Amino acid sequence: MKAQALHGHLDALLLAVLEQGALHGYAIIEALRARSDGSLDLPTGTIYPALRRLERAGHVASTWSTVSGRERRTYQLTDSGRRALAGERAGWREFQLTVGRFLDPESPPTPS
Amino acid sequence: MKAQALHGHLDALLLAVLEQGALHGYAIIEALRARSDGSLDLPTGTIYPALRRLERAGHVASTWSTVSGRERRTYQLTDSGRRALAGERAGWREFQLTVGRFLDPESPPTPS
DNA sequence: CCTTCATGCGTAGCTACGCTACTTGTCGGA
DNA sequence: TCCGACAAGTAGCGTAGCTACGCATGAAGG
Repeated sequence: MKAQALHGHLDALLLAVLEQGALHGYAIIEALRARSDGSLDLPTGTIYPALRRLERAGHVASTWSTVSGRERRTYQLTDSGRRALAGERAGWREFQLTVGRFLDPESPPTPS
Repeated sequence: MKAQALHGHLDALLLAVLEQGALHGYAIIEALRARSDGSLDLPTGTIYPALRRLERAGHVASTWSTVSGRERRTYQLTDSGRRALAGERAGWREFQLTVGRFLDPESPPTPS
């Protein structure tokens, strides 16, 4: 799908992925791809700046580690991030309902 | 709701509104507000450029008229626009499913 | 040995697009 | 007379995702 349609919802996706456990950037990209059956194949130039943004906002915290000679920056959700995720979920529901009122096929009141 | 979250879906909303009949810009804004119960209160600086964009793309056509001394530019959906709307609807469904897989609460498999 | 690919991080610059703030103009009502 | 609803529009801004890079390590294959 057109990834640019994510606009405004990427942060929520990242928080949702990290909700299930801390991951490093590259693994986050793979997790998004896996959990979306390949629909979301986001480039590093999208993910890394977004993670920095979330860290600046205090929603995630990062720690460096070295795994077999490679540097990894592992991100984990903070309490603030968990609250933000709850808000994003609520926002998503509202967004979904509002846009759906225009784009979803209307359920026929008299099906038979 | 935060209107900037519309990013990428505004065109679809406009096409959906015009699907039910031709309207002029100002009336489109009111239709969006009405059909969304006030959630979508979009400024003219958002709507008018978007309509021009859709017209350049051939998805809508406009005609001027004067109603009680006021100039109106009425937009109507073209065939191309109808096709585009169908595509937007399909895209919306996919987007909804994909993002929902991360943000919607998972239906518990064993409720009891 | 050397090249290639997957892993892993990152930035610079571009572009799309919605928003803010503004202008212009008519009409009706206080 | 002046203000607010109606009606259209633009200029400039900011956000944020994308493209296209660069750098480095380790494993695999010729």
